[in-house]
Amino acid sequence: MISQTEENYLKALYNLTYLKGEASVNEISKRLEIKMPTVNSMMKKLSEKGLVHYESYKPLKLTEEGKKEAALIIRKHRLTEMYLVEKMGFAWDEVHQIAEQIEHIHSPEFFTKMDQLLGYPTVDPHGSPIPDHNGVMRSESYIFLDTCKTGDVVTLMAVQPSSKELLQYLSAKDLELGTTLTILSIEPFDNSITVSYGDRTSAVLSSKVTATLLVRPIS
Amino acid sequence: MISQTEENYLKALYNLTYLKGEASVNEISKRLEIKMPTVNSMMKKLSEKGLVHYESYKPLKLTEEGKKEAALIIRKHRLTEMYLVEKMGFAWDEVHQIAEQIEHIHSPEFFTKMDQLLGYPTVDPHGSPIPDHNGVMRSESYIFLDTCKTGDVVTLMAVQPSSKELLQYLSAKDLELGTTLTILSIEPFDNSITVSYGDRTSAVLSSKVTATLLVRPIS
DNA sequence: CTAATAAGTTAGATTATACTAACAAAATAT
DNA sequence: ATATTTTGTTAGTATAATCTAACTTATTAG
Repeated sequence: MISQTEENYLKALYNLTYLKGEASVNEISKRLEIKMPTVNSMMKKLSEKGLVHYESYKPLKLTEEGKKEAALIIRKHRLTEMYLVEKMGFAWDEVHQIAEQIEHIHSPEFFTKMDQLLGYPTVDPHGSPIPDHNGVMRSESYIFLDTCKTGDVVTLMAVQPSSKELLQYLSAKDLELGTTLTILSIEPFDNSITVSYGDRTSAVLSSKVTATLLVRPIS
Repeated sequence: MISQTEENYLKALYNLTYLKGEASVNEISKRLEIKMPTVNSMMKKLSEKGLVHYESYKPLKLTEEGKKEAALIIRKHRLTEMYLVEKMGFAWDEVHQIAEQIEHIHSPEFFTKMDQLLGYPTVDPHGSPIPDHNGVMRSESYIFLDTCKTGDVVTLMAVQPSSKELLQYLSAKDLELGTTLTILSIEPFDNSITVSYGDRTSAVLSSKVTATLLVRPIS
């Protein structure tokens, strides 16, 4: 049995690791607003339960089982958000807090019914994919930046595969997850892409970089 | 702040006291399947919070505030049951477990929305009244047995006012809350009522008794 | 009315989840 | 390359909610 508290840690770890495959005690601590020693001991506990790979001083990863459990919680969260908006008439900015609570309800039938009433959606209206009932996240809703066309407007969602060097490179360019990019041009010779975002009116990204950036088209 | 656990104790106490105004540690212990010492210390805690009247070795009662809090939880439970049946297509026997969980969601907007979508119901399809948003239970859905007609079929819901003697009398006749009674005849002379229920094909209840029994008509 | 039974209480232990203080390791900056 | 800062860990404490064992009070049955 996984407690509500444990579920929150799994979800946090899932979301934090989605981009780079691993996360730190410190990151979880900040996200959940829980002190590091508490996070630390919870990670050991989840490790005993086979949900997290934990080794002293090393980055945290979810096990396959942990990933599945986390994805199923996120599935419940996103289905709930969809339901609240589509069937109950809530605005998108009102539903998160409610979904944070309903995601912990234990009732497969309840969420199956929601899914059915919603017509088996695969993405929520923000474009975030809804994992299926086996916890498998369709990643098709995110595409690699090197498959986009001139004029596309996209949001940076994930980096895959990830490396410290790449993350430092992106960080130096002020490219963060969630950044919206406009594709200004694509150089046919080497497939480098010129984009604008934030304060940058023009930045060139090599194909080596664009092949690792997962983005979600806007609109 | 009232914890989910505390809410469950309040609800149990509310339901147990609904008929006779008070309940015992033992009754709560049985209903919640929690040992008596645990119930005892929780009652002290709820007493400190002003929700329960607790005195050693005396019966338990809810304070006005405790009654209101409990009624609001029951409101959330019954609205949820209604919603699950009316709007999501669940059968009545499937909704209790789900409602037991959703009743603890903290979100006035969520339940207000449900209420609105259901058209502000005042009783659930079992005939149980739904307390209003101030925790006031309309008790009109229960009537005294002495106001019924020959041929009525009713369920015994509460006893008001209650006394030890009356409860012993009812107990001796195997008359419990929830018992379904069929009214066979009414004697005009003294208003005594002959009923059948369970294994008893015929039992006579005096008007003194029938004037204290609150019942819910079936159908 | 007393003896037996049931109900209520107290004391102390246990588990889950959080914390602070203190120390250790790793990363960073000069 | 070392000093400083950040991150991670350990140890010990706190609170909520549960339990068992032992004792007390109240109720019930002869």
